[in-house]
Amino acid sequence: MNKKFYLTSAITYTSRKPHIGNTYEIVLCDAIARFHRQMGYDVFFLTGTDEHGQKIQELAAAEGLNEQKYVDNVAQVVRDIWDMMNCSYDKFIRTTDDYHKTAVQKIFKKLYDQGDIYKGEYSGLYCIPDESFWTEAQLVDGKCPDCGRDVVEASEEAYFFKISAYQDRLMKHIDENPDFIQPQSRKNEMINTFLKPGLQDLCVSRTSFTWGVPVEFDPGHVIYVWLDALSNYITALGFMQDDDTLYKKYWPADVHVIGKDILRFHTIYWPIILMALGEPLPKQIFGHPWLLSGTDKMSKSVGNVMYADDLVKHFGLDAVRYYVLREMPYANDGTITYENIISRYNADLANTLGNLVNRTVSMVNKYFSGVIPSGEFGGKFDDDLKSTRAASSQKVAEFMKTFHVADALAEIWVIVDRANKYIDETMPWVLAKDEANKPRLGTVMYNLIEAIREVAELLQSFMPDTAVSINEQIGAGTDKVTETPTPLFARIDMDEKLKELSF
RNA sequence: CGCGGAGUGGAGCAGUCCGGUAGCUCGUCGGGCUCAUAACCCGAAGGUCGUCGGUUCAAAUCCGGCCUCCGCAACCA
Repeated sequence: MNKKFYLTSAITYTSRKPHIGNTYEIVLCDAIARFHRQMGYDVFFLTGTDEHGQKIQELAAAEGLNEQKYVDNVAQVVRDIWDMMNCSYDKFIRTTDDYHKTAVQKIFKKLYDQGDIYKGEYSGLYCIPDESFWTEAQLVDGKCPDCGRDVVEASEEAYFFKISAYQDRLMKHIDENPDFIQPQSRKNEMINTFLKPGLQDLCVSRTSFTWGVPVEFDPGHVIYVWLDALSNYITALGFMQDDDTLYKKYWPADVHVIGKDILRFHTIYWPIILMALGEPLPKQIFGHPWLLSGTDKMSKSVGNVMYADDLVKHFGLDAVRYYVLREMPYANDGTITYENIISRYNADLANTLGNLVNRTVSMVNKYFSGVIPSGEFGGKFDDDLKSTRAASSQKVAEFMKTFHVADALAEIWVIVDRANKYIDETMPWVLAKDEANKPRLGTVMYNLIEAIREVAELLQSFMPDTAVSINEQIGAGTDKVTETPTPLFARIDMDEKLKELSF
């Protein structure tokens, strides 16, 4: 029985089409999932969509659609993009799925019955014509930010979750499990911003809109979207349902991969919900940084949004996967610009990797009629190439264990670079001039093919299609390389491409 | 005095926890090679590490002030 690995991405809010920053997260998860499968883990990779809330209701109304129709459309768009990105999720959950809604109602009921959720009054500043509550900070000149009219102190019936009662337990857990929140800087932020000042009970129901999971025993109230959304990680596995085999097998999650903006919900509310339910906590929460468009946050109103499908159309699937995985730092925000994409594409993919495969296959064809020579014997350069391969693949595994995906990918290129250097050191074209050198030339080719084979294997998690292409070119599983090597990545002309992209 | 992150050669980043000749990739310049996608290999130039001050034999690294950028700021997903 293999060790299990349960990994989740955040579920995407179905307000609009996800941009490349949102898409980065799912590609990151996919690389982690694929890597663990390759290492022999029994992986379950969950993703999906978060489809309730006031905003959805408003957006649907604006388009004259009913809410379900609206989220059906967007959920399909999300799923199509995930599929296009070649993401190997095992399940795609939607919070409008019946089983999920029923389970969320049961969770709410259980928490209510045991006294963790109680009925109280929510009071705040209320704009009567807009029927909305606002916080002090949201007000513009003391007036409603929407319509500019006066707000009044008002209160309404609402359900509250006694999260304050769990604060000490949560702090203790964070303290005793130093790796619970990653990266470290985010953990400090959560502790200082929310835990140290003290938690207040959370309002977990709404009456101002209807698009949500109803509180079954109190019509008119819908369940707060975050309680609804967070529960997906367990309802997807059958929690509080007839068949909870998956839940028993996979929970607790090994890691929740989320954006840094929603860490609060995942590191404070979610663990407390689980404590209240008496269920184990996830082992780790990794708040990844953001992908910025140049130096700015991607925003529709600024007009700097990039979408995965456009990028794939221009650069190809694996190039886009490579870019986001390679370019994103572990803790700090990353950058995406067309210039950077083209630069990385040409340097890393076309020149260093693609050309290595191409020149090697060409030489095997030229010097050995395509038949890969067998046998290996060591010389100075050979040994160094071999030890580099071993050391690097070891490091790749270590980096991946801590989700340092960019570092892992960079480590693969250490092998690629070493192989390119090996060609210069051994100078096959010189060896080829004298028939007496044939055995040595054969060894050089053999070692190169082996190095490339290893690179292909290591690339599987990050660039699955490219791994297959490389294996085709070097004739993996046979003793003959392809007769007609084709560049894995054709070089891109920076100026021409930028001109094309500006239209 | 709300909390947190960032400011390192032309570009993007690492190094900062545990002070000790400033490193990587791209770009630029020079050289080599010709198997290969004007690719590959070698070498060089280029930075007072935001700023002011402090601690120290020694600071990008520790401490304090300031400037700039960014995110969060509890009922908005």
